[in-house]
Amino acid sequence: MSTNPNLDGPRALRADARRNYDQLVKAASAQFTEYGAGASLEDIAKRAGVGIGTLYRHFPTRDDLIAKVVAESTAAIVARGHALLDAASPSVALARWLRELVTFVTTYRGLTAALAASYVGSGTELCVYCDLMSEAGGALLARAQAAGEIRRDANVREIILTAHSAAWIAEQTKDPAAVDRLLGILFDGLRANRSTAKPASRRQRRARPAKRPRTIAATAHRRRA
Amino acid sequence: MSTNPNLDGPRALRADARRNYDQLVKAASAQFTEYGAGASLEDIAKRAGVGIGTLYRHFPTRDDLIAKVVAESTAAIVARGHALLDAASPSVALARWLRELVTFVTTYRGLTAALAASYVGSGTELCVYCDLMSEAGGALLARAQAAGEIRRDANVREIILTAHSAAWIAEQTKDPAAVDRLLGILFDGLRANRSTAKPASRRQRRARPAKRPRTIAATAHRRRA
DNA sequence: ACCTGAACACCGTTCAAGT
DNA sequence: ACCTGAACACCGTTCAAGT
Repeated sequence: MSTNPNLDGPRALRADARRNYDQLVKAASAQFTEYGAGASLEDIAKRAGVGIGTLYRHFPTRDDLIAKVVAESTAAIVARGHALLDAASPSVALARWLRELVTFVTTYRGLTAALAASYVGSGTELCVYCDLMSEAGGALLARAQAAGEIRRDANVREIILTAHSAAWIAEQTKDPAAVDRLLGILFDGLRANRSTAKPASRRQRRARPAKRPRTIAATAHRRRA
Repeated sequence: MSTNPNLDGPRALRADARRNYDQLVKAASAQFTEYGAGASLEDIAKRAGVGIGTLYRHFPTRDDLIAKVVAESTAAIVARGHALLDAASPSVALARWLRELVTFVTTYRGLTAALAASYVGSGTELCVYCDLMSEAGGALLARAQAAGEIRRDANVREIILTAHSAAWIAEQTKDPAAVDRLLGILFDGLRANRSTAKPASRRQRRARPAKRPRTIAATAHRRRA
C-alpha cells in the first residue's frame, strides 16, 4: 500500500556500506534529538564512526538525511490518517490527525521548519513527505467538507502548513500549551458557517453543505523570484 | 509619547563614531533587504566601510542591529495601532492592524523568525519590540472584546505570534496570497460565538459580551529547559 | 565500490595593537 | 574613545588518494 522509498533505503549495498549507512541514520537521529535538525554533520559522521565523505556519499543533502530519519514516523502518520477515515466524526478525525501531525513535526527542534520549507516543492527528497501528507490530510478534509463540518474553501496545503506554523510557534515560545490553543483557534476558523463554536447539538446532524463563506480572499498565485 | 530607545540611538558619540554608526545601520538595512536577516555581519561591516570590531562595538549581538534597523517601522506600527482605536469597528480595526503587522515583519526574509523568537522574552534588545507591540495590540483586542466581537479567552501574545506564523508560512511557501487566507481563517476562529462568519447584520450591534467559549484548552504554563 | 580526511571557502567573535 | 584586522574556533562541501 504505502510506497515510501525512504523506508527501505538504497537497494543493494556492500556489507560495510550498509553498516555505515545504518550507523549514520542512528547517529543522525540521536544528534537531531540532542541538537535539533541543524546538528553538525561532521559530528554525526564522527558519532557514526565514519568519515564525513561517507555521510555525503549516502546523503548528498541534509534534507536527504532528515527524510530518512523521519521516514518511519511519516509512514505512521500517513497510516493514522487513513485509519481515521473510519472515525465517527469527520471533523474531530481531522482535528485529531492535525494534532498528531504537530506532535510529529515537533520531535526535533527545527524539523517543522525543514519540512514546511520543503513543502513548497523544491524537488528535494523531503517531498515524499509532502505528497504523502497531502494525500492523507486531503482525504480527511474532503470527508469533513462533505459532511458540512468544514468550510468548502479550505485546502489541505494551507491546513497542513498551519499545523506546521502552530508547531513553529510552540518551538519559538517554548510553550507546549500554545499549540493546543492555536490549533483550537484555527479549527474554529475552519468550521463551516453554522456549527461554529456551538458544539454540534444532536439536532442538526447531517446538515446540508454550508454556503460558501466570504471571509477568505481569493487566491492569486503570484510568485516572486 | 513613544519611548523607543532604538529610535534615538546612543546618547553621545564622537563625530567619527557617529558616522560609523549611521553607516552600519544603513549598510545593514541594505544587506538585510538583499540577503535576509541572516546576512553576513562581515559583509555589513565591509559595506559600511568599517572594521568588524566596530560593528561589534556598536551592536554586540545581531538582534541589536536588527532592532535598530527596524526601530522606525516598529514605532510606526505602534502608532498605527493607537490610531486604529478610533476606527468604527473594533474587530476590523484589529484585523487591519494585524495585516499591517504581517506586512512589516515580512520586509526582510527571516525577520519574522527573529522577532517571534525574541517574543519569548529572552532579554535581548529586540524585546522593546515585544512590549510595544503587546501594548498596541492589547488595546485593540480589549476594545474588540468589550464590543463582544472577539472571544474573551483570546490573548494578545498568541494573536501576535499567530500573525508572525502567517508571515512565516508566506515566507516558506513564497506565496504572498497565503497570508490573507491564513489570517482570514485565524480571524474567523477568533470571533465571538454568534457573529462567526455571519457578517454582522445591522440588527445585532452592541451585543452583550459573549459567553466564554470552550474550545481552547486552558493554559498550563509549563516551561522546559 | 566504497571510504577517508586534508583542503578550501566560508562564518561569527574576540582582543591586542594602534590612533 | 574609538577603530582595526589578525587570530581563533567553528561550520559545510569537495575531491585526490587510498583500500
